[in-house]
Amino acid sequence: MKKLRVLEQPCCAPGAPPLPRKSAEAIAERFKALADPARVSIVNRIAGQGEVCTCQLTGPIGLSQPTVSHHLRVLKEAGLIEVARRRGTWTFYRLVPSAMEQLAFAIGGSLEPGGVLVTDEPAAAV
Amino acid sequence: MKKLRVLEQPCCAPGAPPLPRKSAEAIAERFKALADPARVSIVNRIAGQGEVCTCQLTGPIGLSQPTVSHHLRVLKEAGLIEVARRRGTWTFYRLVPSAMEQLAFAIGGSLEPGGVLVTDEPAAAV
DNA sequence: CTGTTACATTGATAAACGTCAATGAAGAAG
DNA sequence: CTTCTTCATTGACGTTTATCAATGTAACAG
Repeated sequence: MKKLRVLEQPCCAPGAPPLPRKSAEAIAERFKALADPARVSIVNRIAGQGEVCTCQLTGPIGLSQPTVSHHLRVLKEAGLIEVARRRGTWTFYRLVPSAMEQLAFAIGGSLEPGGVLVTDEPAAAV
Repeated sequence: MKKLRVLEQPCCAPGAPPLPRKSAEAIAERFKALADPARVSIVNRIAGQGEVCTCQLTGPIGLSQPTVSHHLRVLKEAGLIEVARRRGTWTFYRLVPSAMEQLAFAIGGSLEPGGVLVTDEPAAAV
């Protein structure tokens, strides 16, 4: 069982205790990885297909190969994605689920596979 | 049950359908608002206290008043916070819960007030 | 070996961002 | 009125970021 390194509690939930500077920086670092449309798209494609190689991304996203490679690097260094496997010259990436959970957790949410829809209705009903 | 304007489904959950460019930009815009340690801290303080005025932030966060004001503006324009009330020269801000929910939802999480803690450790007291 | 494919890295350039000093705007108190 | 307080805005500065062309690396195929 791996421990969450960064967050012991949600940063942005009601009643949240003051956040140490270090934690704030760590959280911001993660969010920064998702603060670009290209990277959101990349993560989305990977999420939809499970494993994706670089050449499957340049076309749909409409960016050059070096640029895509750069974004993959950023995402990888943020711990959001990782290399799933290499076959020949292909490099396949996949998501790191626990990293996504950390992000959702940081905002005060949780990963709920059952899929509760988020609405503007009072959440208490859920 | 009102539907989310920006996100009809999580962008980063397994099996997610391809994300339109517009949606990717909208999501990235939201994440960008949290992609700075100062703003993470600000949101955290607001979350912990419910309503906070600008002068309560400059000290703990250690930034000048104009800088804090700038970050508050960014957060406000991203729809993450809003002006709760003005009393005299004070301006009190509060979170916009639905915006937080959207963010958590985008990553594939959901806001669960009951609090299923996402951690591999035995959940510490919230 | 030669050539091709997939990906990573480097270098350069333009845009965006964070920060603060200075200034402006609006209310409260005297 | 004047003065003080709180907050927002402007302007300037240095840093970071996104992007691509060019180049490098590695694994195949022949």
